[in-house]
This record gives sequence, structure tokens and C-alpha cells, in this order.
Amino acid sequence: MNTPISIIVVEDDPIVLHRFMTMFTSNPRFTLVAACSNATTAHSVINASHADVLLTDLGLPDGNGLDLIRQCTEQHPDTHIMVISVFGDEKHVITAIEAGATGYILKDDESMEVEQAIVQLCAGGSPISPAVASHLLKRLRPEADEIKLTKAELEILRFIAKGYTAQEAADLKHISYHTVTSHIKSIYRKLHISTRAEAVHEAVKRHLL
Amino acid sequence: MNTPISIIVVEDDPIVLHRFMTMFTSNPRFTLVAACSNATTAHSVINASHADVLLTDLGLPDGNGLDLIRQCTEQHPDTHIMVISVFGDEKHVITAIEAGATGYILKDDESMEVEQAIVQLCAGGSPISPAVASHLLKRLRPEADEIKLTKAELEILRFIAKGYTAQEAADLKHISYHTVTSHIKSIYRKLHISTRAEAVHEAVKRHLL
DNA sequence: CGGGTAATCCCCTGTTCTGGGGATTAATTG
DNA sequence: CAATTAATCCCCAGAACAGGGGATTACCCG
Repeated sequence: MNTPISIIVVEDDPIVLHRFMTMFTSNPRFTLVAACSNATTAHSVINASHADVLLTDLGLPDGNGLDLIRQCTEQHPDTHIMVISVFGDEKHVITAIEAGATGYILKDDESMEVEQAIVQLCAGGSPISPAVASHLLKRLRPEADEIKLTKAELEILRFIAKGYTAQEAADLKHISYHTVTSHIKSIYRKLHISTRAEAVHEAVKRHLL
Repeated sequence: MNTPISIIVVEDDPIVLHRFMTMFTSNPRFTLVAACSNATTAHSVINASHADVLLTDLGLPDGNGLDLIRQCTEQHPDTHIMVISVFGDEKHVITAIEAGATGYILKDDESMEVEQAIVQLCAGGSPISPAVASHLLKRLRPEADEIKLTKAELEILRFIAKGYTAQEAADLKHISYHTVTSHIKSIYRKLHISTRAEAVHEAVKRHLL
């Protein structure tokens, strides 16, 4: 509450940039470390200085906002990164998050207040526009591709994933070696595959493990 | 905009429930289909009727809110499910999302407006409290585990995960069969494992794939 | 009650892995 | 520059796997 939150802003649109500058210079809770309007400048600013928050656009004229995020994540792991963009599509969103952003607000999202979002960001939260968050949820709960393995098959699959041989799994489950291989063959049939590694891969993808 | 959003509310706290009832009966944009104060009633309501939105608590006196979500997801796949809970921990959050919730607001989150969130929910968005969203991000971008596989090893690993044999991978990469098996042996050494299935399993766990 | 399916068991044959051993040639890095 | 590591190549033997066949028992659902 006492020490102000220091911020670096990167935004190519002069009008929006000006809005941010006003926002962060007129409010005593914030300190504006730098305001950049292109990627090149931003790269050197991030290189030379440190801030609590990097607030950045994704579409820069002379480079990619993602690279800024990657650079910042690497050089200043403790800086919170907030994306403010017009892009709400899955590709942009996922890439930005994977690059290290922990906040993502759409420019046309009326429901989010930037100042408040930044405070939440510094408190460890992740302010995300609803339209953006839906992409993340999709990733977490990808459609159950409704191929069902039986209980026995799943158990065998778990043994396989742990590296047990068919014989070892058989011993552990006190069933015949032939039963185990038989289950494995069923798994192959159901998942349209033909190796153990592939089985584990598919099972993970389909959230069966 | 014209047709009101129909809602089923499940909430055991009478005061909060009353607040919701007022909220949805006094606003013409919403229609309150039902308001339940326990899981049992809610189960039969969901069974018998349909709504655009299920707004539910997680901590019910006579059952689990998660089961409500699961039931609703199954019986009414087109109903949007919003969780309003005091629980913001990872376990509750992830389970609820995986069960089918597409919105998750913390009860003490001042920054979210329930009415607005529900509208966004119906528009395909996912209103999520920042503190909750941070758990989701963690899932998507968990820390890179320190064991490093080389580029060549990773490539081979990807082939293995897809079910290719060493010979096939060798042909595709135009290198010797021996090189491929050699890389595989390195992978085994680094990950302390001994089968392909295990390699895929570990690689997924460590987010190398 | 009959059909479907899960779970269990068995055989056979050719292919592929696993896990030892070694070697050479770049790069990288202290 | 010396040491290390990556990336490439090679050999071998025994173990495990893939994929084909068939079989029995038991349970659930309509």
C-alpha cells in the first residue's frame, strides 16, 4: 500500500499510450518507470531497468510483443507481466501466457479496470478478460473424446506408463501375463495405436491418466 | 438482449441466497427458474428443468456442489455453469472447471459484478476471479523442471510418443538407426527410466512434450 | 433368456527394445 | 587450450513386444 507500484508501459497507439501515462502519473499508487511506443525501445528499457509490472501491447510496429514478454520473464522473473491487447484469439492468448504473462486484458473489455487489475496482478492474482479466459479453460478441459477404457485396461495402462513390463504388471495384479497382453491389445484397438509409448501419449492427451 | 437469461441458483447461506433472488427477480434481463438451498433439492431441480445458467455454491450442507456441476454438464450441456464460492484453492478450482464450470467467482471478490459476469458467461466468456485464474495459469505454464534433454533427444522423444519405432524415426530424420537408439539411451539415463512408455509419461509430467 | 461385453486365460511368430560395450566428430565452455 | 558435452555411428544378445489366432466365465441390460 505504501510503496507505489512501478510500471513499464509499451503501447504503440499514441492515444492509448497517453491514457496510460496519465493514469500512472496522476495516481500516487503507481510510478511510471518508462513508456515506450515500439519494441526496440522497450527491449533496451527492459534490459536496463526493473519494474514491478510490465504492461504491454502485443501488436507492435517493429516487433513482437511476445519477445518482450520472453525477455522480461527471463531477465526479471519477479516482474508481473500484463498484456493489454485487441487480440483475444486462442493463439495469441496461449502464446502470451506460455511466454510468461500472468494478466491479459482485452482493449475493448469494459468490465475490467486497468488500475485495479494491476493491483490484483501484484497481489499474485491473474486478471483475465472473460473472453480470454475461455481459451484457457478449453485447454484445461479439452473435450472428453469419449473413448472408454475399462477399469482393467486403465489399470494396465497405468502400469505401462510407470514402465512395468506385461509380466511385472501381471505379477503385481496377480493375474496371468496373457491377460495383461490381452488388455493391452484392447487398448491398442480402442485408441487406434500400436505401441506402449503411444498409448501413454494418447491416454494423457485424453485425460485418462 | 430481448429474451431474459434464465437462472437456477444454489446457495445454502440464506442471506446470500436472498441477495441473489432479489438480484434476479428485480432485473428484467433475468428470470429466476429456481433457488435451492441444498444439494438434494438442486439435483431434482436440475433433473426436471432447464436454465441458461446454473449459479452454484460449492460448499453445500448435504452434498457436494461438484456433483451438481457434473450432473448439469451431463444433462444440460448447453447450460452455462458459474461457481460462486469462498474456496479459491487450486483443488476446488481445478475440479470445478474440469467438472464443467466455465465461470468461477470468489465471494469476497469486490472487483467482479455477478450480473455482468453472467451476461459475459452467456456470451461464451469465462468470468474468473483473478485469484482463481492464477491457478489455471499455473497449470498451463508449470515450471520447467531442471532436467534438460537436448534438441535431438526431444525430437526422438516426440517420434516415440507418436509410436514410431527407432528405425522409422531414423528414416524420417535421415540418420542412422544406431543414433536414434543412442539418443533413447541418453533419455533413459537422464530421466532415470528404462522404457519408452515411461519416457513419454515423464516427458509429459515434466512438460517436455 | 439371449446378446453384448468385460475379464480372464492360452499359443505362436516375427519384430523391436533394452542395455551393455565402444568410437568419431563438432561445438561449447571454463 | 583442455575438458565436456552433443550428435553421430556401430555391434551384440537376451528380453519384451506386436499382432494374429482362439477360448472360457461371468455379468449386465433389454
